[in-house]
Amino acid sequence: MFALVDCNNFYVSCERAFRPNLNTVPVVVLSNNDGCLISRSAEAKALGFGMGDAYFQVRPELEYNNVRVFSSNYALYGDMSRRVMHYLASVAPNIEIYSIDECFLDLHGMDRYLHPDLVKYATEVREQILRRTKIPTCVGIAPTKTLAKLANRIAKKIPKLNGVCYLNSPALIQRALEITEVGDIWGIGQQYANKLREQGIKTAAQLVKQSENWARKFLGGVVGVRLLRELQGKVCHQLQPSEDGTLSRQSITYSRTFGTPLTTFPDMVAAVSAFASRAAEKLRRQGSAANTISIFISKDRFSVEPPPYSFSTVVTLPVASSDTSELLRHVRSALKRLWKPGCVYKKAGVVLDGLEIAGQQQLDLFAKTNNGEVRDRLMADLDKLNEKFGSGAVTFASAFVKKGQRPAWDSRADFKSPAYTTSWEQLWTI
DNA sequence: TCTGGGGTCCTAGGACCC
DNA sequence: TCTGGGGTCCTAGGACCC
Repeated sequence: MFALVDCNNFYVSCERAFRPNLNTVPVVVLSNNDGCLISRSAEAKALGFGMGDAYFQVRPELEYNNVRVFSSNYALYGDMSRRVMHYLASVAPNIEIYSIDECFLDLHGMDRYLHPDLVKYATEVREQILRRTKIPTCVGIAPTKTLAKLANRIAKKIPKLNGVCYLNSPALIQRALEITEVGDIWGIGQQYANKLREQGIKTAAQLVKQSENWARKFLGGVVGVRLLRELQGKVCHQLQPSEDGTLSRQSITYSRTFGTPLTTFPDMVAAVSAFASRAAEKLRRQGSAANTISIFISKDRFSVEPPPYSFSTVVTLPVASSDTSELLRHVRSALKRLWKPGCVYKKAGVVLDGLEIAGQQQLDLFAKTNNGEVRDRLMADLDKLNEKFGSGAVTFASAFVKKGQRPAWDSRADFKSPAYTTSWEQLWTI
């Protein structure tokens, strides 16, 4: 058995955790750069505001309905997420942190020994999370991850279930499949949903009756076959335990839309250098080194100009590295290749790929000097200083921004809540 | 007229997820 | 004026090798 614990409207719930007066009013949280709506309270959903709506388009209606608006505050959400996950790690033998607000629990054998009544167990878990973090959740329990996802949706939808849906019999699973539309199945997106509906397949119950060859043909090969089997209750996706409560990534991206579009080369170098520095910090935090660094810069993707809007280049490093100065060298030369004078750029980013465990790289026999240790110490000190005095306290010259000044490329964030839980200066006071 | 075949590695792109 | 960001997995096809 798997359980999926999913936080309800997570970002909104994080904002509400510190402002109980928001509990009964409509609330939304915006994406980076205050671009679109990415989290909505039940009241905001009821008013018709959709996931991904452009803020500037729905702003009049938001104001008219007195909806409370927040810029996203990832320091807060990340910290709240850690608290939830930390608690979950204490109530199940293995957990998989699937995203910032979702976690799979391994309940294998649990119903036979520790918790014969899994609904009771899940209810207690929900109550504890709410009590400890003020975050409401729903729990879906089923024989496979895909069915646990489906159960979770049902727990959210049907109020009388009190936030817990346990699919513990073939009859219940069948019923669940019947009331689930294909587009709501985990792994069926817009493209496949349209294709399925064209073939007259509207519900999960209809989908589950198809053959594996059919799934192979119409749902992306082996991916589709697995999806079908999981719906039939056959486990294809094992739990991938998250050791020590953190996620180790195979690639690391840092990209941003600029608050103000950039038109000069030095501004672009400063922006992308800052992004690369942040990406390198993330890289070192998870103890990895990168084999390739990609740099991209983008024009306005909504303009009437024909594509392409985005231009990128990939640099393969001679030896995997996590050294900011090494990465920054490549940033400058890559940007020289990509930059076209006279263009207006709205976004840029850096992707670190081909990650491996730092310190395991093959020695570069042809390196002129072996100053790797000195470099490692420098990076460790840099990270410590930035942790102590705030991100960006110590930077490389190319990414330098004068204290107190907002860089030209900074994202917009006009409605940001304080870092209640991660900054002494911004502690919530009563 | 026929003009190997099978393997590996890499990359770009498509589909999905939250 | 304004329309996010960060991931995963899989497949097809090209380059290269023997």
